[in-house]
Amino acid sequence: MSPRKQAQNEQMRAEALGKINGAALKVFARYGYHGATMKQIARATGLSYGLVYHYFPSKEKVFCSLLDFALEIPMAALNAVFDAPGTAWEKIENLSAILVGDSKSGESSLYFFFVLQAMTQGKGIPGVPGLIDKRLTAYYEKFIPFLIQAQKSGEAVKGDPAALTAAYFSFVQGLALLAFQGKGMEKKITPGILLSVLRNGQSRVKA
Amino acid sequence: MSPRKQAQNEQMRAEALGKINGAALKVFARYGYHGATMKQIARATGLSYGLVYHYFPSKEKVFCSLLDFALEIPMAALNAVFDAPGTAWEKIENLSAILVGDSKSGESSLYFFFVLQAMTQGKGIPGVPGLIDKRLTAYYEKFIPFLIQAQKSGEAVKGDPAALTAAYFSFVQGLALLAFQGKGMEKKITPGILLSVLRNGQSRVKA
DNA sequence: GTCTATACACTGATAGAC
DNA sequence: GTCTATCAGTGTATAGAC
Repeated sequence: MSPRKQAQNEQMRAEALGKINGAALKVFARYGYHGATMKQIARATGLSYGLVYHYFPSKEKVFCSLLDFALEIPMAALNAVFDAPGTAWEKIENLSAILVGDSKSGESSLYFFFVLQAMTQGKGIPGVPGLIDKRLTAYYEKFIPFLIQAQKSGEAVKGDPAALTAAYFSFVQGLALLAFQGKGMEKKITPGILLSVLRNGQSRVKA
Repeated sequence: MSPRKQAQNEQMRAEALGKINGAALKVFARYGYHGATMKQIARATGLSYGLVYHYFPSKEKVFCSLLDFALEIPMAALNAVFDAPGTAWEKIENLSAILVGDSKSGESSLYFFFVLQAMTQGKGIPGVPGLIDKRLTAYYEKFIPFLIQAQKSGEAVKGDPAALTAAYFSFVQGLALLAFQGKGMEKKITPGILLSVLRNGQSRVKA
């Protein structure tokens, strides 16, 4: 095999994988794991049915591979925000802006909703609960220390940090659901609404 | 047909319907519409497979009938709370306590989660989106006037009432999802956390 | 009303030609 | 790598005995 051909093959492979993942995202997000069919996914790629199975051994693998990628997105946001300079509360403000924005906009919102599908239906699919648990725990562990810091500075509300964190991320998922309803209501949701769950109402507020 | 027999039949009918709905709730909530099978539901009732089809013409009807009932529960809470005496804000406080409680406790939380399944997967199921839209609109219409009133009294935060209402109910659904994760995190969620979305942080707070 | 057995369609996955 | 054709298994719904 010449290097030329190898490079070509790799590119084709990458293209095909990209198409499949993109199609799977749309179909799984809309119909859920059991509601989606490999036929639908194949049709959405434009490629043939059998070719999908050339790249993925099973429907389950397509789903889990995509889920792994989708769960990475909020983690990337968490890392980006919390590793940047600023106070703990400012970081939480920035995160809220990103999460609310992502839950509304085109592709990110699809990923968010796909994760929601995985969480609601995933208990019957091998590998899915484990993936979700692992990632969710990672979100929490990254988030909580900064929340505690913001509580100490008086900007975040008092209360069990773990409970507040769980509520915060649950809210984000609720907003993803709202966005998927497609009534346009999500456009009016501001980061401030999400932040209100954590904000200390008794403190002085900026003008 | 003697009245005696008729009464007996009606009771049997009611019993069977109750069993089917109860079983369907558990199975649909756990596996979603497409993930659940009529075989599972039949087994969970203890009745035979064919008998389920004696009472319901299709899987879709079982689902929609149950969904209609499930969507009634929050509406009943809304009516109970808002038709009772008290200020608008007190009513919203009471509602929050009920919703948070229901999202945690046994059977109500199953219904909440079943509705979540219907919302995530329902777009492919005839009749489901219509049912959900109708009810959700009813929730909003009942809720918004009281929120506006609470905004005027200064207890609720300023902002688009429709957006705040959408956020509020989205949060409730997020909490239902949290409860279904079964990590026990939901036990630490208080009505106050839900209320914080609507509470005016700039106003004086009770001691 | 209640059950078992079956028809029919569809889906996930594979085989094998090109 | 790409495709079509096919298999085996499963799911909804129905038929018909009791």
